[in-house]
Amino acid sequence: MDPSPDHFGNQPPQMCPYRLYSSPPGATPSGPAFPSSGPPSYPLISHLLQPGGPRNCGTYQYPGSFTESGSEREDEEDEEDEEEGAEGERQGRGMAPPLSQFLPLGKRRYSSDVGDWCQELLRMKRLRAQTFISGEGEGPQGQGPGGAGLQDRRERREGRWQARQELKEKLQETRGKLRELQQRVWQAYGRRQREGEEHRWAEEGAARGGRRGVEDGAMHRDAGPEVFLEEEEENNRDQDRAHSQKLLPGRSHNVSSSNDGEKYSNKAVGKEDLDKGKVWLGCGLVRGEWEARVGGGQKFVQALKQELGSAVARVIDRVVHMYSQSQPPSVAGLAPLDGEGQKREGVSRFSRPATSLEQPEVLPTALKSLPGKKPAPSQSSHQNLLLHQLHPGLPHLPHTYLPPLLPTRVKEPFPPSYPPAPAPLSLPVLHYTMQHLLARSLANLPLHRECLSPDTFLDFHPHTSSFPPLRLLGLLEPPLPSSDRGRDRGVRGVKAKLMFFYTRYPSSNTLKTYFPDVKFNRCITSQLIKWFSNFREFFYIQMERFARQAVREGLAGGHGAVLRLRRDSELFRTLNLHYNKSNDYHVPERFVEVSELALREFFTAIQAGRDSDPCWKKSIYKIICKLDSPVPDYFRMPGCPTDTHSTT
DNA sequence: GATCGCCCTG
DNA sequence: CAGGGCGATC
Repeated sequence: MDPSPDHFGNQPPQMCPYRLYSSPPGATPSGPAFPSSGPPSYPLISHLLQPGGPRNCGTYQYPGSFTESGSEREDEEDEEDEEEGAEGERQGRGMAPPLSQFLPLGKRRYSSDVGDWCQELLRMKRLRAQTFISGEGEGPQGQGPGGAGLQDRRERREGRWQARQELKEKLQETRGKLRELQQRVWQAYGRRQREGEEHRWAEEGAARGGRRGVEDGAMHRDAGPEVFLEEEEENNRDQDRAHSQKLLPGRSHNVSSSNDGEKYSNKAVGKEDLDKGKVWLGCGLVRGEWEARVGGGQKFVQALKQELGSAVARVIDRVVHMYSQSQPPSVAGLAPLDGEGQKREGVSRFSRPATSLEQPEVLPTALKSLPGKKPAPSQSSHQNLLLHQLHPGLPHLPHTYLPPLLPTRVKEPFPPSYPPAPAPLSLPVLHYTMQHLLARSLANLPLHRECLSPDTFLDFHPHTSSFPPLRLLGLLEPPLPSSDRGRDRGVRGVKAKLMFFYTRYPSSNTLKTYFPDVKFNRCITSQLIKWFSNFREFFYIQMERFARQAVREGLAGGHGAVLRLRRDSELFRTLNLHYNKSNDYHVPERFVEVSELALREFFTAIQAGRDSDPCWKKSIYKIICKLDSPVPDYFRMPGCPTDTHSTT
């Protein structure tokens, strides 16, 4: 892997950067990698979301079958078998990519709710097309041989009329369904959003008074993107309206201009609208479009495609852009604390709720925002101090209460002499934001509450925080059949391994905090603890192994030489492969440093012959045990930051 | 006694 | 990665 810029690439001369078992140049790590020159610029993301972008977006798979019975297909794979010959037609029409294209990797199985919705739309479209074809396409065959053309024409006309009636009925039925679903959505989320927000702030106020740490962090978990999105939506609304109008030139024929604003803004559609029987379609589409004659369906799909693609892409671009801008232009000449101050400022923008800004309360340190239990202020400082006392050669670690939120170069204690290359945007952040944005986009679509039924292993209790629940995407997926529990466990295993980057010795309470959707019982708890025990085991085994190798090869023998662990070293690759198999997580610098420390401890112990003592590792364990750092808040979100495609 | 962590084994 | 044994700690 080694996607990141090498943080030890610019060592001060007194450092001896041993490249422990470095990979040969050009060796490519497994998994995807960022170009070392910098992160992918955000257009790379948006183009994936643009309608014509990725290859797969060009083909559209009808989410539903087109039999008159209206039977619905849930299985996407079956869809490929059917509809033969329709491929060219789809492409010719420039059909929208399936919504699943917009989901993060591993979230491709979008909900039956969304599927139902699309199915309805497309079924109606298909019906219209069929009606049209049956009317226009019979042509000469329809002419009876006996010259009974008049009679035939009349029959055909009646047939068409019947088809139209049928179509109308279905349309009405669909419209009713749609309205009902919208009402459900409104009832389920619309109200709760406000209540939830109020509740959250109330709780937070209480938490500020009496509690700190874990609970406090939990309150904050959604605040950042939430704050951003509210602003973003406000800012974008006007643009979006204009954009929608451009995209839908025919709209003005169908809607009264006085209602435009209301209709184009999903947020502006209130319950009153629903109650009045107005049909509210997300993506700015309105009743007139829906009822358009042949071609209206295409317009609809086109509009849906373009609106979804461009809106999501725009928002994501902005997110990425904001993150890239939030990085201080230079850290040169700044003491670690200053640098941290900047970082804190940048981070707080995303991690603190809006109320933090309103409260004049001056945060004495970053510690008020510390999410975890471990990083009690003094303790966190103590950890760094300890690290330094043990190994003065190690850079001074700033508090990493939200370590990957900003590129690790901010934490780089030795500012590079050249303008540092931008570090990769932390994938979890992107993942989080993507999920959040997409969840919000999908919130515009009708949902079945029934779909949110909890699995026996997943204990669903709606977030009090934001609208919609961040776990929405996960829940949109049908509950895992029992045969998939293993996969589910694998996903949790991935998340647990990523947590290991931050905490090697999590308490059971910590685990409970970071696996909120797990029903903990003794068995589950001990299993999770066992996992971390295994993780540690692997960690220490590798440390010992490489330390012994270093001793054998006489590395780090010189005076003042410091054994360093580089990100392109074999040891790092081994660790990364184990804990971050899919390589889509930026290994936090802190973990590298702790690993380095462990390596040195093993190295010096072995070198000094202390390994003859059967208990020689215990002192090392004690040291490492004290170096746990807080796990970022986004680990509290079910399904995040794991990718379901990366299973163990 | 319960819990946890390490070690060993498969 | 899981199971079991064993010791340490509370």
